[in-house]
Amino acid sequence: MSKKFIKTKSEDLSQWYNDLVVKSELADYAPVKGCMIIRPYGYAIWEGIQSYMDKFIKEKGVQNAYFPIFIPESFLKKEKEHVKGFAPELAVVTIGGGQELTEKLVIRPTSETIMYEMYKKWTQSWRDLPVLMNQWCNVVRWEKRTYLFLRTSEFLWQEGHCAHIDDQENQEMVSWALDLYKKTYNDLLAIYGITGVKSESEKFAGASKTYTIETLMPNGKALQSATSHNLGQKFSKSFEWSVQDKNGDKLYPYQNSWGLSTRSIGALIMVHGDDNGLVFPPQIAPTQIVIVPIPNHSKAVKLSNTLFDNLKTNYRCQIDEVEGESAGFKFNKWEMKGVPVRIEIGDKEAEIDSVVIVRRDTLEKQTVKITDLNKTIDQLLIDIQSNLLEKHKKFTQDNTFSVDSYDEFKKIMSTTRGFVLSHWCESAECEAKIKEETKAATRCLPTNQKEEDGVCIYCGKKSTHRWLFAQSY
RNA sequence: CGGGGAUUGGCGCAAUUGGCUAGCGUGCACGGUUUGGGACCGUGAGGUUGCAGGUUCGAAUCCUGUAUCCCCGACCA
Repeated sequence: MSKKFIKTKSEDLSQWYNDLVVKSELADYAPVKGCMIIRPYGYAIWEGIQSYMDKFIKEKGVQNAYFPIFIPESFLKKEKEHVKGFAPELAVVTIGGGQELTEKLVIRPTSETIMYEMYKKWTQSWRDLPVLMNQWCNVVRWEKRTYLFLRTSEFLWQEGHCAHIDDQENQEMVSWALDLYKKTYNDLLAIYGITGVKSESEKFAGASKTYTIETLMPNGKALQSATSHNLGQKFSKSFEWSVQDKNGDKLYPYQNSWGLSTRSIGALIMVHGDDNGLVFPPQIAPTQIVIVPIPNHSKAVKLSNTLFDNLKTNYRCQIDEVEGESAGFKFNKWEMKGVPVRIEIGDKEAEIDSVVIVRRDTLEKQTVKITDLNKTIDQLLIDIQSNLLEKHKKFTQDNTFSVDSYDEFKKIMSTTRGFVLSHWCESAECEAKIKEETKAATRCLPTNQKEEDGVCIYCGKKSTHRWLFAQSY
């Protein structure tokens, strides 16, 4: 670990981010282009996200399963828009066991096609619906420009794939997944986001509707943070997948798919981190509390171990007894690692049955009696969690602008950036022109965005809603 | 994929016009003194200069190819 960072967060966000990810040991570059290694500290974050979400997924009756990483090329071609959307970023296996394959195998960029082929085999009757399945896996998308966590050639995610008897039930599932994502971002990661529906040109290849949660990064760019797709009957019809309904007629199942990836870890780092390093919300922090006994303070060491035994039963707690590091060095180390609460104990404190507690988000210190320790920590963890969410919510709101003039729109996108709410006539032409001229595109039509008469910011035609625009990652 | 920059002990960098045994900081190991916001002294280990060719008496330095990373675009979720 070298001293401080080369660049501060405000000076150069990209440099700061890359530096921090590597130095804090969350991840490292792999010897393969565009790929990364998620190191134990980073993987612990992913495991936290998994266990949080998996509980809700199972409660909903969705079961985990696993499908192959290889997809026969012909499967992908069955849904026209789907293959068109993914073709440019596929990795394809052409040789197996030294022999040219008769049919090329695509390394999954997403698993709709291979899963639905199997669903087709497993269902004959309306009684076999719904099919509720999810898988935690890796996918590969050959991105031209990659970025640690936020866009890598290979990434980890969960993909839920369900099929229903009618559109109402289907849409209910789509909304449920979007809610799950919102909850995960808000409650677990302390990140505020805007949910809504994607425009026609921005939706998932093969979906009839795509719902998204968009979060705002410190540089004013939006990050598409998770998506939930209503696939309608597009895939079931393309795959000729039907079951018999109650009347014995053909019923093409209504389908949905939804995913959240390791990209969320990138958002976590960017949103909360500061010039001293990572800042993790207590709910997701792999270590919530670190105890640092001041080296060579004998009473402090004893007390520290007593407290550690007590705290580790209720919290993810760690004690730092590494020899040869000064107290100051340890303080800086744990700040960089983003541990929410640090307990410093020297003989001075031990003598009066107290400890010093430092919260990572504000770096405030307080001296606390040991008898009040548990109570104080409970409250502190809650406070840090909500403070981080509030801070990001405020940042997002402070950088969301209602804009009615295209000049102002352009000005914002060329300076501070951020979220812009503007009227749009919903024509693909205007959307494309706006993107070309400002680099900003529609992110979504926010949920519950009120109907409001207005005119398209580009062409002046009638518009009924303000859409959310932003430049994106 | 287009434009620009980079690649030298683990990490960050230096090495004049092509010229001596490729240096420095940090980290690492060992010993000692330290330890309340990134301690200090001493000793030591660690390099076929990204890779493959070429030019030359001589290449980290010049040429060709190639790989990877970063930045800006196009693409994309």
